[in-house]
Amino acid sequence: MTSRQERAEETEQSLKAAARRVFAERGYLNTKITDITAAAGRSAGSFYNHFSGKEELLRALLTDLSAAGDEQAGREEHNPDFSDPSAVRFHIAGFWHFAREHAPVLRAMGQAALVNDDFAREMGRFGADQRVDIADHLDGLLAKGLTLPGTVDASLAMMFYLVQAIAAAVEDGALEVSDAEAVESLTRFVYRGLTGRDY
Amino acid sequence: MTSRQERAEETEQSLKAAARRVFAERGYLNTKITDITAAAGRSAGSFYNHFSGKEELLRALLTDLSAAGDEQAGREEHNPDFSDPSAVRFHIAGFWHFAREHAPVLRAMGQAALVNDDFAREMGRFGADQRVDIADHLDGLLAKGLTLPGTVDASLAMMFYLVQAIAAAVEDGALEVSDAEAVESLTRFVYRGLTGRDY
DNA sequence: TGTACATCAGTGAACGCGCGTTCACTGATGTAC
DNA sequence: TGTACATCAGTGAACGCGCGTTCACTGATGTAC
Repeated sequence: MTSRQERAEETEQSLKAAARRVFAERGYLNTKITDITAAAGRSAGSFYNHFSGKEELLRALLTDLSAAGDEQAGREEHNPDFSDPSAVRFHIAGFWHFAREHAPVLRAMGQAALVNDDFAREMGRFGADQRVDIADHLDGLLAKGLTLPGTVDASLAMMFYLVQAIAAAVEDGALEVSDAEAVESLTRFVYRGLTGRDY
Repeated sequence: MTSRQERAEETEQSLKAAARRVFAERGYLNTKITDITAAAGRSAGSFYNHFSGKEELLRALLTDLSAAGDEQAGREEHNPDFSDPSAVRFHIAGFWHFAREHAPVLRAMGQAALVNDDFAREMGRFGADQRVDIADHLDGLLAKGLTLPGTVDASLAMMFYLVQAIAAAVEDGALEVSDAEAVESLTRFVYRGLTGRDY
């Protein structure tokens, strides 16, 4: 004997989980509402008891994602001194595993952004937010007299877009490397690139 | 008095030019056949005298692109010694200007790849082809006793995906840098990243 | 505790919108004689 | 060179498919008394 509320909640979670699976398989844009409801074992009509459409469902997934991201970011004290390679590695590993773990939703957001300006803006903000948190780490390098490869903005962008692009390439099979190898290679590349030093 | 052939050819070129413009404005996926025909000043039906659909039109644009790419690649002898920063700069600048110049078609291909496996494969091959041409330049660094940040494959991938991602970011306004500044920053970052040296 | 009614989550067939695609038609170019 | 017919590029209204969305219905949970 389940209450109505429980039943509804269960269906909503089923739909979200099914959406993540189906988005991962065939991509957000190729997914029909009925693909999601079928994967969740519900009827087409039921969907609209929970979401006004595919976009609102994606927004719900993004809210979950932000929560996970905030949790990860505030998890522990980390070393902000990028002249130490292990500090660079720590940040890259964190970002890497986040990207890999949440690849389906991140990919879906990217696809939605192509078709919908709101999502494009939201994605832009998402990336910018991540970068501001790290900007002071690069200021620290300047303070130590090291020369960045470009402005702080450009250097940050290179670091983030690089990791993101490699994660995406691995995710869709265009590049074959283990997670550990990817983190090591990226760390060395980025550390050298940002500092001009080697280790 | 224009011949039929001339008339048809002119219409076909108009459609392709219009497609490039409209793809750049609102993206491949958001573009309707009638958007293209309207921009070209032709009727909807006329489109099908020339292309079986939007995908075939894109294929035609890609053929033009490949021609341009081959032309650029074989244009002149270049310095393959990546221990020389100017050789790295030369390659990055070439790739950068190609990406910027053909951004509409490249972006369209990327969008089509999300929705169509054939395009995804074609894009994968396109990237792989570009990379093999440079692979021996990295072998050259190894031969000089320098250590790459990862395997040749991974190092190549980092270099290419980085430039591509930054070009895309600049293209859609997420990052503001001049072309010259972008090439300089990328060159320094990549040179350092690949060689472990600075200049 | 029992009965009668209200409410709600879920169902799935049907509806209708948007857009790709077709097709009968037009007017101009090409061909045959 | 002229005439009659054939062919073709282009037109745009109409058609129809695919899919999102609705809605009358069902059966189960909640509420009132």
